[in-house]
Amino acid sequence: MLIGELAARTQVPAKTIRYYEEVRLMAPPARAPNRYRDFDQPAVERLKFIRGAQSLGFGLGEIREIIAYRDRGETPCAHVLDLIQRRSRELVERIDELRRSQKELEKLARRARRLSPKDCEPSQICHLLAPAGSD
Amino acid sequence: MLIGELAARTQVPAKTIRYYEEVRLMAPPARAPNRYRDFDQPAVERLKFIRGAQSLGFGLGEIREIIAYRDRGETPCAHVLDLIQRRSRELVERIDELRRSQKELEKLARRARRLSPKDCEPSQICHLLAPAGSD
DNA sequence: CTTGACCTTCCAGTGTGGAGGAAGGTCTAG
DNA sequence: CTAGACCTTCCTCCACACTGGAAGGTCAAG
Repeated sequence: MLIGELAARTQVPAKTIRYYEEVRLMAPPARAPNRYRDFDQPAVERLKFIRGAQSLGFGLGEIREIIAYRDRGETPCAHVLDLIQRRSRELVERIDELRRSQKELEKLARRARRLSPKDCEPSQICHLLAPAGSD
Repeated sequence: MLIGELAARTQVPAKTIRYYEEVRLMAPPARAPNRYRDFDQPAVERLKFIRGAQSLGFGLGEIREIIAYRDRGETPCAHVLDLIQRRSRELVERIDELRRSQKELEKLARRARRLSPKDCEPSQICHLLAPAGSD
């Protein structure tokens, strides 16, 4: 199938598919006599795999690693499990960080609704974002 | 004070301070006769303000907006409150997204520990990351 | 007078994941 | 035969927030 059809089937832009090939995420496909790329069904699966892994937060580099295992004929499972667990732990930390920021923002918003602009002190840029005191 | 001292006081690299000036986050400071930058106390506050706002997830563009209000002599409070609330909502969404990803990863990890590499099907790149079925 | 620690400007590159566009080849329909 | 819808390669650029390095000026100590 041509790149446009693959793009339509997977919802991945043709430009992006060529890019994945360039960065060795997708194997170079067969070429028709007119040099058009001619993709097969596994290409569809691989592309879906890439987007799926991406949506789980894996970067293209990690995805390439996983695929490389498979391409060497090894089962990537142990490696993938490791990646999964690492990313899971990273996510937990990141979520915690964001939750703290979000709480801080809510605190600021409450403070902002209580105070009026008249309380602005010229010495500060904005009291709302001044180093937070107790609230 | 020289840029190095400002850097030491605020823990912001001198290079970054020059960068902030270049992108109009920091006002161009006075210059000594030798053309060295000569910062005053408000520069310290502004720099701390920038880093503080940054740690709350504001981008440099948003921070510049806030500062611009102040520099025009207006109280940025209403605008800032709006930004705070928007970012807070964004964060809630983002956190939810990440939490879903993280749950999905945990599910995959559980599955991985139950299955053995022998279960790998050659037709897939890695069954662990295949489109998830019921678990 | 030299050394070393500062400072200056300017130009270029980092990483991530692509997007945009030019110039040109190919295929199908009418 | 021509239009237009594909496809090809190649090159450049985007946001984001810096960071590195070259080449050179300045200043205080010894």
